[in-house]
Amino acid sequence: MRISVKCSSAVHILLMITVLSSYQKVTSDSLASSVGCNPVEVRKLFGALKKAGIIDVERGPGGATLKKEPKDISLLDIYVAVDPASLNELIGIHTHASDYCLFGKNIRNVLANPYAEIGNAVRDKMASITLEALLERLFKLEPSIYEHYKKSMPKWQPETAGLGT
Amino acid sequence: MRISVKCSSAVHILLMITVLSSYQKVTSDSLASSVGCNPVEVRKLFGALKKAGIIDVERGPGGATLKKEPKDISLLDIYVAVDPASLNELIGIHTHASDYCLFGKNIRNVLANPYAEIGNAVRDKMASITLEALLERLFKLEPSIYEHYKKSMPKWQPETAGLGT
DNA sequence: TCTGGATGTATCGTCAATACTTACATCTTA
DNA sequence: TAAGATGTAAGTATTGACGATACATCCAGA
Repeated sequence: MRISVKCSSAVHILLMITVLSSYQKVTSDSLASSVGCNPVEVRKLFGALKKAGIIDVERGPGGATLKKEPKDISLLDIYVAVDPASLNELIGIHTHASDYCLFGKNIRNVLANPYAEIGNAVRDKMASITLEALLERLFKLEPSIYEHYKKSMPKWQPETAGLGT
Repeated sequence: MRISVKCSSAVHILLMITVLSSYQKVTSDSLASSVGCNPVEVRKLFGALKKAGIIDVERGPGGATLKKEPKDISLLDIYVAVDPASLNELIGIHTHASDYCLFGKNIRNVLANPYAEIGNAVRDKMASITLEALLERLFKLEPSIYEHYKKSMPKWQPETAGLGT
């Protein structure tokens, strides 16, 4: 199973919340039109991210805000929040192996550890990528967003204020 | 997209070929009944593994044999052989992000490098796992297979002949 | 040379996962 | 109280992977 599209959508959403939430209301509708999905999907991601303590979502007037600093939010945090199950089954194992064959009976155990190691490699790498790093990449690609961000009393300035690094 | 079940099936097939092919014909039918899939699927895997130079498949009388030593076949080799595309798109990115939004326009580029790094982490880990290591795990779990293997003039003895390690 | 048994491959049907859509209850500010 | 937003539950549609069938192709052995 491919790692879900949810993760990318969640990053997209979090980037927008980080930059925009301090001076404009960020709602499921506005996010959905940028992400290109249904508002309901955004709301489901809201729920998952809120449960993980990554964002706050206002119920009545609407609008989401970041609850932690971008440097303290890793891609792993995001991924686990929106799709907790699938990292444990990153690589599929065929499910109908014969129990009457010595190979079929053991294949699952043979692969269990190696596959778990691969999963851990993904986890480690994801844990090393922070939302702040992604934000800086975005600023580099689109400096006007950084200007916007700078002018709008951002809660968290990225460390590399010059965009140079 | 999850990493395909094909990879696990291919490992299953290769283990059986490694142990059995020296003294009995290993056909798509016999493999399919152990793997629990359709013979056609096995033949497709045959084609992919053959193309990658990992096995030889006899056309007329049937039967597959290993073409390289188990220690020289990595999980990455197997994976790339049977599913070359999906490692490059391990993590899905939402495809309908708005081009009219500065965030939507750049999200794909923001994520490209980090995602590629994750893919490389998977590749590195897979490259470090050899068919020989998997074979030894199988022997440890099912010593009778090792006895079988030992008696049947195996082409390649695993280094840890005692199964102890 | 012919034939049995196996592979190579195209095509179609089925199934599960995923997302979209609609709908409505719930909540909070104005 | 009303407006606008979230929370959540169905039902529907779409996509991709796999299974099933069919048949052409190929090679050893009789």
